[in-house]
Amino acid sequence: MPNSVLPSPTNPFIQKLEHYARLSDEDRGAAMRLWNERIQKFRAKDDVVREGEDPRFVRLVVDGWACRYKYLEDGRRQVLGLFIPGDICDLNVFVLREMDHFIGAITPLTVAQISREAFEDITLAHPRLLQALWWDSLVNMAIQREWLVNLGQRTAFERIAHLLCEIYLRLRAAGRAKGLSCEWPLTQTMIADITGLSTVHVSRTFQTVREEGLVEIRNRVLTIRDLDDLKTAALFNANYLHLDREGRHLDANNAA
Amino acid sequence: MPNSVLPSPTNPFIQKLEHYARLSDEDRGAAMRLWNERIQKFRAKDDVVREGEDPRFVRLVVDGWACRYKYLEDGRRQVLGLFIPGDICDLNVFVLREMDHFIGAITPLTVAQISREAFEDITLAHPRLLQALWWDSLVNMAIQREWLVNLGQRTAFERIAHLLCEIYLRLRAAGRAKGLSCEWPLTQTMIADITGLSTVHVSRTFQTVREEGLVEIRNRVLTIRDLDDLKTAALFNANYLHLDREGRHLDANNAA
DNA sequence: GCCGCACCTTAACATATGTTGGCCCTGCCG
DNA sequence: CGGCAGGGCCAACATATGTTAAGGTGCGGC
Repeated sequence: MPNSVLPSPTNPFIQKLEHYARLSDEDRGAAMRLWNERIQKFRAKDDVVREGEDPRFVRLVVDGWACRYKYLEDGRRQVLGLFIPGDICDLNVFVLREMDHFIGAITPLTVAQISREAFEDITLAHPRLLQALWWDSLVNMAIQREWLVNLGQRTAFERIAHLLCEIYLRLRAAGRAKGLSCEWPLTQTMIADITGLSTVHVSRTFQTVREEGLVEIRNRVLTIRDLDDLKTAALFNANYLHLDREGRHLDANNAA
Repeated sequence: MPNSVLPSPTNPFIQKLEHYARLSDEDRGAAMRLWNERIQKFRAKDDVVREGEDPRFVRLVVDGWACRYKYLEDGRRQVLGLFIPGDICDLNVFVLREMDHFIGAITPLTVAQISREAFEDITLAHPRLLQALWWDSLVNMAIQREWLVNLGQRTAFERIAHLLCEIYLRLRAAGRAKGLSCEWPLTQTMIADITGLSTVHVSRTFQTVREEGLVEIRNRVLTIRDLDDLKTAALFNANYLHLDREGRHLDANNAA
């Protein structure tokens, strides 16, 4: 994977949380302690957690992409959510006794595996950090809701445009975009499982997205031509990402 | 609405939570304090909270049905979730500054409006209750995920069968089913907005669900012929409802 | 007692998306 | 070096679902 467009030695976890709350140096230190908890590595396509397992840890994506997914009995698969670096999987999972879905690595993946105790120790001492984590958790729920709108109401074209837009903005919020470009490791099969379309139709539709000059993909790197055009095509409204702590509105257009 | 199949003077909120944790009498008392917080009433189709508003309260559905929903700019509407009596809307909403969707009444609706302070006072003193509320919150997220599978992978027929199945089981868990029957206030327009189908297709498909003898609807009351048949038709797997506190498995078939 | 509206149904037709099967590339592995 | 697997593309065809438009029913309000 070409690293040229993956800039910023800055930490995506902290970078993202700063959108949600003003963190003190202490808060950042606490966040780094979470970040550095027991590290696990996975190969692409390996499962991080499997359906039926007892979820004993909170996990934080340090590097690489992962996803939640679920099968129907007859093999149909639906991807339920994406995790990019800095994303955290379910603050409170340990309350439940059993996973009802899988979490799998999309690319080679590094995660921090945080025990309930460590998580509580760290966050109890840093309410501001905890609040940011809650905010993040609520944003993830909002993203899931937006995906419902995607599947229920948007056309294939809009779904794909919307996905491109969302991923770009999420990566950018984590400091992992460069101008209007970002990494793009998703195969069309993946996109199909995310958008509920067949791979053939994803291929067709993705082509017209490119032909309309909205985006370009080269070497697993996505480049957006004009963010506003893409948003319009996707009927994209960024409010659900809640990237606007305390009324400080991000200017979605000063990307470059 | 005919009350003949709405039995049980028991409290749906507590009844549901008992699936998640063993509550003491004190816990139940605390739950009742939530239940009796400032009561609000709405007419069918009124909005409880609107997009853009600052969410200052946790709300608990005391009676009637409500839903979360969202519009696309051009008017397409997607229902994101249903609330039935005993359901609570987002434990932590107040962390965010702005609603990104609507909550609206489907039927005449009674909700308890709980301030952040009241909520924290009550739950801090009753960790067992709080844990049950967390469980419930995670179940709601799981339901949302299952809806994603619905929209992404299931056919129209399966979607509708799945919805019937889920609603029945949720109502039953709240003590609001009688045998294989439960209230059914949803219009086909609603079902269309839930399932991402057109009303015409809902009409067609719902008919074949009935013609296959899976369910019957009369006077806004749903009756399931054979729950296992319905589950099979829907590719329904109840694990996502997590109604199995401590390994005590509900027998899904002893409904009557 | 009738009007009107919300809800459901039907039919004919339009179209977005799925399916099958084949081909071509590239990178990896033996 | 050759072959194989994963990924993407393409064309022909099949079908699930959407659209439009119309008519029916039942219920609440005047």
